[in-house]
Amino acid sequence: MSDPRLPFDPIDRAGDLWAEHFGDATAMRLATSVMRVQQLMISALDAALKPFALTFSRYEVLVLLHFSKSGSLPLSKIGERLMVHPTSVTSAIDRLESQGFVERVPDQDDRRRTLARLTTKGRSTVRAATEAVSDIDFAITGLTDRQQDDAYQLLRRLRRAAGDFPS
Amino acid sequence: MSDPRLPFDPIDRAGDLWAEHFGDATAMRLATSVMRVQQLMISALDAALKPFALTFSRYEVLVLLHFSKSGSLPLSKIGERLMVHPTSVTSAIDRLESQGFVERVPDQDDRRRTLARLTTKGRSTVRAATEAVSDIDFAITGLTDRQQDDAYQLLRRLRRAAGDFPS
DNA sequence: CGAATTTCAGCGTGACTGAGATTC
DNA sequence: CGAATCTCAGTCACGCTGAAATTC
Repeated sequence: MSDPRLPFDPIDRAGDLWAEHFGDATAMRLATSVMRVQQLMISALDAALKPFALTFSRYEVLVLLHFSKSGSLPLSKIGERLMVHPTSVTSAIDRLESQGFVERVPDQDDRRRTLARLTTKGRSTVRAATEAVSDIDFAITGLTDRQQDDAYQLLRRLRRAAGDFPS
Repeated sequence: MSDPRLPFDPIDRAGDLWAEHFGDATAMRLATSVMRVQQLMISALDAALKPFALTFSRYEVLVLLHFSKSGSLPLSKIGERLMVHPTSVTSAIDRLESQGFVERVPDQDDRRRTLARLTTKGRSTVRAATEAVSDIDFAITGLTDRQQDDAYQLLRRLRRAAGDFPS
């Protein structure tokens, strides 16, 4: 692959073909764009986080812990907030623990629970990683603040209609 | 998990916490939303395609072939258009071939190439699958056509700035 | 010769199912 | 008791790297 880029926008092109063969392409164009933008973002974010040996999903866990007063949360709460599967939380914490960024602590109040707690190393790493992520503006380019907020509001409307959160 | 949904929007909440701890959350809110919407879409689309034993990415391959005059394309062209890695195309075609939706045909004009050609079964399947996908409006809900197009244009601006296609 | 095309082996990540142990 | 929480084993999909074979 010397340069895989095409001389045209493949999504525009796909939309035209869709309209020609199947009819209205409005939803198809938006759906395809969301997929593609997500891909671009993840790859930019993962690249920015590579020096810290973090993926974006593990970085999200560290940020969530950093936000909590005590720097610790039950694994179940992490899964809820990040909307990921319980077993995925276990494996993310496994990894972060082996990297020395978090440690597992038994929960005194409810002994079914395990808390993940940010270590000192974890806390300084999440700060440095956040700088790296902020430096690339969260992989968002080409949009004014106003346009970013417009896009956010539109996607939020979509999420609400999809039942992502209560109205 | 009886009902994993929270009584608030986790992205709004994360944005507020981000603003409080790290500063401006505009880009962070948009980036997180894109990730989440992509998740919601993929899971709705995969569910709609399950009766046809297709994932969304394999469905995209069939659609692309359906759009071509001869119903066949070199694997490299498929990778270009769908913006996926060559080895991913190979494995997608492997799978589609074992399902009887496409077959591999040597390219006469350039014998380095292999063509993936839609079978009769593949062609009728892509038509039926497209109906299913259209029935759920490509997993897009809650937005007017105008809003869908607005969102598309905003994301397109972002893609252009990211170098996704030439200006 | 270098470049393009496809395939294969292997690795890392992540999402899931199903089961079990513990505790509320 | 049922329900919640966490863990483990195993499966599957997908994206990538690196290397090989073939052909242009």
